[in-house]
Amino acid sequence: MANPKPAPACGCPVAAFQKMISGKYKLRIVWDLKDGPRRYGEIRTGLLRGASGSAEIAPRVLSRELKALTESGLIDRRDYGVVPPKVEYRLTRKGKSFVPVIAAIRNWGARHLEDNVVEMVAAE
Amino acid sequence: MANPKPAPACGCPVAAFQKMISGKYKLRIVWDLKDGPRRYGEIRTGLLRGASGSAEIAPRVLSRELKALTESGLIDRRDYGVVPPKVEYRLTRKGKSFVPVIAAIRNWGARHLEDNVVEMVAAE
DNA sequence: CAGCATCCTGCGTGATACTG
DNA sequence: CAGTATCACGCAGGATGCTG
Repeated sequence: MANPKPAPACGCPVAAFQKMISGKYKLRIVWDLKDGPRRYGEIRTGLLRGASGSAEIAPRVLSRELKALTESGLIDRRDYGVVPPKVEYRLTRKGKSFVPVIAAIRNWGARHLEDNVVEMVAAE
Repeated sequence: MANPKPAPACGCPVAAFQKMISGKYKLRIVWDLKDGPRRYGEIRTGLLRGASGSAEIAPRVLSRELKALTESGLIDRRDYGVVPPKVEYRLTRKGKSFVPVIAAIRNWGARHLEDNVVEMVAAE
């Protein structure tokens, strides 16, 4: 079954989009960052808040997603190089341009597939 | 968007959204269906077109995604109960309301996810 | 504090064969 | 034609422990 994959991505923007946001937290990270820069721990805490109960987020996972988002050009990593470590993540211009898309998703989702968060629509 | 309380106890529409469209073809299926009802084979063929020239789509996968979309209430399955079999899938009202969201995604993707599809924006 | 290294598991996906 | 049945595999994602 040695089948090489010469064509990684198709001409479909949707596929690229799906690949870009693949991962449990990517969309929420970008969304959380829309209000300004945040530190690693803040993002982590923010993700936990409202997540399914008390499940912790594996650092490995969060780290990977942040790295992927950085490589996608949606967010920017800023290391202050101090001790104790301080690292901030913020949206790039590209990332900011993506926020309205997430807003559209949230808006639609709040209307059509949420059973208890209708209030969120007005929230912003 | 001065949101003093951005803590919407995550019914998180985004998570639900991601779950709903999880799968390689779901978004594209809905998008393909926006022009009207299509048969199983047509959807399959349509997905192959532009699908990175990779192998065929496993019927099991497509079947599964169609079923999931149906259960999500985005599409509707219509079995004509004839021989040979004829089954059509079409967007529900909910599904139609979702099309603009995909359009937003495609639009953004075409602009920021440099592929070779800038033309597609105007095309569709 | 902000990660990285390692092991492990479930499921999404692919490939192939078969049926009503 | 429109699927279902089976087998196999890669990888996202969780859990722990360690480090600079």
